[in-house]
Amino acid sequence: MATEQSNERYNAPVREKYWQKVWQDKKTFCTSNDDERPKYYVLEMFPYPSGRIHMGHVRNYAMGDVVARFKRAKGFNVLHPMGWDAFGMPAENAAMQRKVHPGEWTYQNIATMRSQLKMLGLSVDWDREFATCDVEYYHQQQKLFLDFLKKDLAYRRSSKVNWDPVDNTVLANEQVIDGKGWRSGADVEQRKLTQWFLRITHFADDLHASLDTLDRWPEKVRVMQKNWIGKSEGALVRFALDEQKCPDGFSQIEVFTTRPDTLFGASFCGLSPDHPLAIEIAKTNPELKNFIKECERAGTTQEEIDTAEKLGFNTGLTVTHPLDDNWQIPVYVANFILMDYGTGAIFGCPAHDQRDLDFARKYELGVTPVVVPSGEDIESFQIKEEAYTGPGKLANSRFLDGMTVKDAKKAIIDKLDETGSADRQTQYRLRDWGISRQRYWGCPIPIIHCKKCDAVPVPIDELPVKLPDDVSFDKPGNPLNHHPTWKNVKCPSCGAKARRETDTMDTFVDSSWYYARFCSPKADVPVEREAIDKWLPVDQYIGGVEHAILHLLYSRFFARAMRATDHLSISEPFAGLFTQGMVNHETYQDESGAWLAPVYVRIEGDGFDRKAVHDKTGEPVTIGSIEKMSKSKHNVVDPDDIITHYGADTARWFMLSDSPPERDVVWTDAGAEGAWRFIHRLSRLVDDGVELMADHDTPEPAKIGDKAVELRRHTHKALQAVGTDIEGLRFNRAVAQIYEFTKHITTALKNFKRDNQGEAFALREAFTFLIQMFGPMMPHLAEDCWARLQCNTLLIDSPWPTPIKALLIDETIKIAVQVNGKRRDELTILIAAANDDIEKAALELDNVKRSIGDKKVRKVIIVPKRIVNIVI
RNA sequence: GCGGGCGUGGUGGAACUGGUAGACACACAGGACUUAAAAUCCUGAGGCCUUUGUGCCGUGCGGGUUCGAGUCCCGCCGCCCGCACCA
Repeated sequence: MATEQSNERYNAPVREKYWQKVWQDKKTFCTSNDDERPKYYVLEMFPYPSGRIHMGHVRNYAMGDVVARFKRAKGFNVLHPMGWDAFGMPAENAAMQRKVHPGEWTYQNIATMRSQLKMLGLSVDWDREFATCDVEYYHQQQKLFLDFLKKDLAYRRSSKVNWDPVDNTVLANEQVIDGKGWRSGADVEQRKLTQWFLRITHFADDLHASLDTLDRWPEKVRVMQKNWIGKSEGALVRFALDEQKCPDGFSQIEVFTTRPDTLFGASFCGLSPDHPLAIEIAKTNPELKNFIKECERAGTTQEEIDTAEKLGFNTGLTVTHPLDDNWQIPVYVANFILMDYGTGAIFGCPAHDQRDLDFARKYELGVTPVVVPSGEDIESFQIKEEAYTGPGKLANSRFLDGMTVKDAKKAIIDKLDETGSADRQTQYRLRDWGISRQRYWGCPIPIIHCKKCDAVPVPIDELPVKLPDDVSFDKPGNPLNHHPTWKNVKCPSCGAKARRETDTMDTFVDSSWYYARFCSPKADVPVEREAIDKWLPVDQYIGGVEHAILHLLYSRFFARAMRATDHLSISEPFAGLFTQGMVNHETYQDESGAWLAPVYVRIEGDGFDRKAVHDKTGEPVTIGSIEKMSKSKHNVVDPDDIITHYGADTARWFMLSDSPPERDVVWTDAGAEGAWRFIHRLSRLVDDGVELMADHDTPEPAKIGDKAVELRRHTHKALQAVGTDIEGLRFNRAVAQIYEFTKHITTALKNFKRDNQGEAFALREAFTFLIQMFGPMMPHLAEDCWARLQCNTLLIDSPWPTPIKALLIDETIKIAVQVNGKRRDELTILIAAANDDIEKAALELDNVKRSIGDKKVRKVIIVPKRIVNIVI
């Protein structure tokens, strides 16, 4: 780490500040909405202002910045904004722990992180910056909410929530650990609360189907979203209840099934313990009441669900088979049926569903196979421990017998349809999005509750509903709830005493449309139509894969909902998505087992002798596994330390080198040192080059010698390769290309002469292109080197050069010559050589002759420009 | 259990539609410069072999297709990620 740089010419931290000021003074990165050039919108997921930036941010924003700077050089009008995902719980926790107002805490963090990000030298248009906790932002969000409400895309209903009785708050699922609140440790209760929902299920089918159009998204993310939406096509089948025996108001059970073809294999019907009929029966049946209670008590942890036994309770009721009046089917309440999915009721066909089979075996219900796989026959086919879920021909199923599963599905639904006992239906796993949070630091839901008028929207001209500043976090629960003057208002509709909605919105709402707001960040409407039509969709979105489902799905929903409310005209907000890997680091523990930060650790030796000791005390330190940088394991490297010591370009370059961007990268001191050394090598190389290269604007000489032409070939090939690699976000390969090209220049520099016009010209070209190639990755160094070329422009204003095609193609090529598939020699030959000539030349090679010996050549395979294979 | 991905030197990783495996970097070793060190520059390097060669082996393992397989197919093994009683 402590490398002397006093005798180095390039002082990165100083030069970086200098160039950042140059760009800032020229307002270089301010993007105009009235620019005629083709647009390119590059966006990285905006950060949560937690306090300080971490290496994950550096990696994320470095990648985005490479794309932004590259596209700018390619002549695009680039939009590259930055903002803050600024609402959320940590601010309230800070308020409770440190008695600091959430707003103050948040804006201070933003100030710190903004200055840290600025040190990275990102080509960001800071004029468009906003935080989601800015009143101006959530004001517009409240308008969107009211628009959604009008279109029935927002609504209110009662739903179960995880309630922490100590903190008086609702907990997200991930905040419930082993059934206890993550903060209070109290047993979490399931409570019914009236909550606001966004009707994401309205777009379920489109959200599902449109995934196929997102060809610039990672397959992985699309698959995850598909699973999350969970589309399944089937039928809603109605089973008539024996009305004599069942409670008033119930006459049938509706079940959803994806296997209506197995209806003749049904041996029971099952109800969820939460099913209204089950609850109704339980009122007069204490045994069932007990059973339902037991189901509720059953754990929710993974292990418990995995090992839970299928349990049921026979209600004594029966239903009639929809296609046979004489067929009575028993009705059970069963613990494995979810009220949340389908209708909360099923029919059980044990032969072809594992869960039903487990259940049937336990309660000794009939198991009739109705689908027989090919190769088996009806007489002998038996279901033992495993249900058969594969394809086959129907059997034991009356008019369906002999049909395939697919045909049978259609036939039976048609039949059921005739008698009115079934409908085709598509079910989704996706639930509507509950956005109510019983917290202070979020966007207030602009609603006033009146006893007479119910939930009344706050009139548009009374928006925004601002968060009150004078709140206290001394009492548990939501401060908005015990703020009398804020909470108690008059009903906008009848003027009677009323109270504000004290819930605020899930912070995922804030991040579901920020990409749109950046197009017109100051507008007094959520989005300006003209701006948004120009900029959206985002051409390249970059962020962590941890947002693969929720954030991206919610954003896709918002685009659709905003289209439905006439705010915009597209439905897919992100045309290209890239999910980058994490930044990892070794972990260290001292003798007491406490985690140690890397700054306190000194590494000695290498390989098997590699040891770590405490930098101060010299005590031995255990080197642990490589893990994601996290506060809990203390294995974090602070970008600030790196930037102040090595400069931003080192951090950026290292984050882009080596590891493919979608994979995890390990931060090592050695790697950072390597990047730093390369920066200085480049700097020296440019200084040496300036001595030999032609002056700025020297025209191409008429004759250029072989050596110079060779360098030019390398130059143009590298340019081409780096361009395509950046375009394809293969930054690690672009980096490797630059290293390789640097070697070529180094060699040329040793052999070239200033008074050779061709060589001087080729050198100038090589350096010019080299600087442009690494410019997007190390913009400060590049700008500095560019200035040394004395061409009186800024690199940032220089267009990406176009490679000359003729220089991309070699005249001769080296190809391998194999004998029986084993490489024996190689052949340098004109690229345009005829196959006959290649064969002749190959057969004349000494090594080839020797390998052939006196054997007969049976066949010669020639793939032009690739290989010769001689078969003997 | 289901779905997706991956497995290449000491390490991170290259290798386009099957066509010279190991680019590039890190670490390492040797050399140059230096009184010395650091820095820098140059060179070397997949493994095996008391046959150092015009040799053999080699991309998790075992088969297959092919003139030719890291790449395609079949079967295993291992690792990572996501989902999970979804009817």
